[in-house]
Amino acid sequence: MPVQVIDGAPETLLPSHLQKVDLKYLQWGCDQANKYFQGTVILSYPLTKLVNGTEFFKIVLQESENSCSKTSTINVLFFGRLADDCGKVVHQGDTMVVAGFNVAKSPSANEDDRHCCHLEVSEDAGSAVYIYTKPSTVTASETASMPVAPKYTYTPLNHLKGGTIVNLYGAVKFFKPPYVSKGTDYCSVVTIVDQSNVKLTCTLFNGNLDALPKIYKIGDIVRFHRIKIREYNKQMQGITGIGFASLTFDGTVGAPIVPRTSSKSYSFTEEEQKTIEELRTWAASNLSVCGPTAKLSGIQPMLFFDLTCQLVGKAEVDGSSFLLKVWDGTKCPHPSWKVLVEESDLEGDKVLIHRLRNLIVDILVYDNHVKLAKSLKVGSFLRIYSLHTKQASAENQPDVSYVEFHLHGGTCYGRGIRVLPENNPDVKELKAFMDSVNLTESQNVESMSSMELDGIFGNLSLFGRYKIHMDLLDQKTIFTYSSISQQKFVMQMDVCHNAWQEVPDGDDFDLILRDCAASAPNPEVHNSLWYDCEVWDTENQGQRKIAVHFVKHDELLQEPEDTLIMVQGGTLKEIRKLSRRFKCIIPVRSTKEDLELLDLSAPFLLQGKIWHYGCKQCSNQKTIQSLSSLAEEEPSWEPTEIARVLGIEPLQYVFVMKFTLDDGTGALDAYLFDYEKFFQIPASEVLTSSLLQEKMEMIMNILCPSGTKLDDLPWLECFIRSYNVKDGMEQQVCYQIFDTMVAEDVI
DNA sequence: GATTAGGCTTCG
Repeated sequence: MPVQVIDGAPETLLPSHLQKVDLKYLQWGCDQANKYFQGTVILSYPLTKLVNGTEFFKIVLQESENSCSKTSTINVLFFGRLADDCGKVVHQGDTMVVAGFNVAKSPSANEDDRHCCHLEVSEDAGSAVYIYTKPSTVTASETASMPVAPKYTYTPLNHLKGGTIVNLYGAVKFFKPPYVSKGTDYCSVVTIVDQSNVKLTCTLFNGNLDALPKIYKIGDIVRFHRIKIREYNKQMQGITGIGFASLTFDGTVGAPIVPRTSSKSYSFTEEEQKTIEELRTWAASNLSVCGPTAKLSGIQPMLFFDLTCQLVGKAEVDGSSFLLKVWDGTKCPHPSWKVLVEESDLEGDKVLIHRLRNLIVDILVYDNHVKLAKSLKVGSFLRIYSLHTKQASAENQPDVSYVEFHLHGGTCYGRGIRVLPENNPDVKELKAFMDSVNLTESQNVESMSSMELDGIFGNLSLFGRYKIHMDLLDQKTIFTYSSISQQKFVMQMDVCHNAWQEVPDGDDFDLILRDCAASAPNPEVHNSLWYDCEVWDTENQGQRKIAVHFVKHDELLQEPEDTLIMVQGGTLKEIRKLSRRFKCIIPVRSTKEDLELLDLSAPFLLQGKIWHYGCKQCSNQKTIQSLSSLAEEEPSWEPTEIARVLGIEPLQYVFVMKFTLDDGTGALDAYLFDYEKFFQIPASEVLTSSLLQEKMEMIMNILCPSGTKLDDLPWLECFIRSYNVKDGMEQQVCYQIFDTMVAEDVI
């Protein structure tokens, strides 16, 4: 029989005249009549027929481990009946001896990295084939008639030799989840270790993500078939080659042994189950498997950690960064940043994102991770490896800190993202937990702290920081400085209603004053215990009289610069003149019994150039007599104190500016509200000071020079936060510039 | 059809 299947050790039953040949001595043209070659079947191709009808079968044999030759694999071609016979009984892992072969140049040596010659085996050449199978429960007849899982030999990691193709088992000590390489494939780097305590780092490539091992955590067990071993930096390295295949198993001791693989057919024997169990047990005590995983609720002390979460939204930020909105059912104990994106750029269920807003964290992923992040499906479960949490605080509020989440570029420490399947035990646990989360509870907590943070911006729901370079784009959309004199961009804020009111025009005040002057002052109220009155007549102005009431302290008049006067019948011009001399002026009119304040459309108090207004809705005005209580004390005539005793809710001057910002990817309107800090220009004084108006004009010209193209505009670095505005039933997101310090770049 | 990466944290 030219083909013998032997159930025993190699080399038994071999004719004694045969001599073993090493691949390194194998040459084309030498006489091989009394030589035999022995190797392990590492690959076999389907039995086929040549064009002339001859049966053809090809296998790859690998020389024994003791071989020192660099190339240790050789193609063996079977022709005719031998091809048929061998093709039916040979399987991977078998040891094969071939004798009486022809040696020919291998046409594929350059491509397959194998020996430069191949062996041709046929009856015509007088060849004999001995196949040594390992002891098996499968009988010989079954072997011949039905497909049987091939036998594989697995090389312990301390027995690896360069230039070989081997099958391996190992526990995962380190891994990089598949990432997009700079070439055409996905790449995954996996370091495994076995009971020999020898490590092997494998670099695995494949154009198909699924073909790479599905490793989810350190400690997982892998089985690699047909991995190439070679030397790199004086160390053994594993690399994918033709026919590479892998299985991955959960490394938890006692967990079900279910292989993760993309292969439709793979061998798996009871013996291999045992191998996995042994490796699991070994790894449990010899491998540090507790990775730095965390829940969002416990992130504080960790700088880098692995997060298992669900993706609820995603958005492109710019070319090198991408936003992932995720949650894991727990609440991050610190305020976390919210990354600013256009709502139209955000992919995901908006209603869900809103509902989960207090549990969602924003993660920015950078560079090489962007491509993969883009491909993620909203709703999928992810494990994000080596996520970086960074504590940050606003420049002007060091006590208000928040957390930023970054997945930096590169793959150091296995940094990356992996989609977990729905049946993954960690995902199942996460889902169950998410289902049990009481959203109402977390929302209440948030709304309380949010109110505190919001202060006067009561509707602010998103708090965070985003640093962005933008151009001031369209001068027209900025409330131009020329409009300062038109009082358009300085508003008054009604604190009790959170509403804006336009500052009344000076002419309105003049009209009110003229109206009051039409009725003569009542002499009955000219003097009282706490003020003295002087009345002046006017020239050529009919009956108009001006009454000035000087408020006394301790029954004495004070210096004019410390004095509060109440004026009746004066014109705007006269009041302005008086306000230069006296500390405070309260415009009044007289009734039959007393003096009283004017309508709140007019300022209730003038202090130098600042006119103080009160809110018509919130104020609960008291009599002018209430002022006497202030006059009794050492009066400093603070506007807030005056407003308080008169029952007036004061309005506050605020700059409201709309900036159109552009960062090259798009434009955004952001508002700036400011009281005093806008380049040290007080909102309350700018209306009445031409000096401050000039200063404002200059600043605006620097920020946004007129007639300049977008490219030439200066960059502005600023913090922006979003807040919700409710207009009836409609919710709108607006953006606000805050905590921003503008400095000129020195290049 | 070769190349990719070849472990060892942070620009944002």
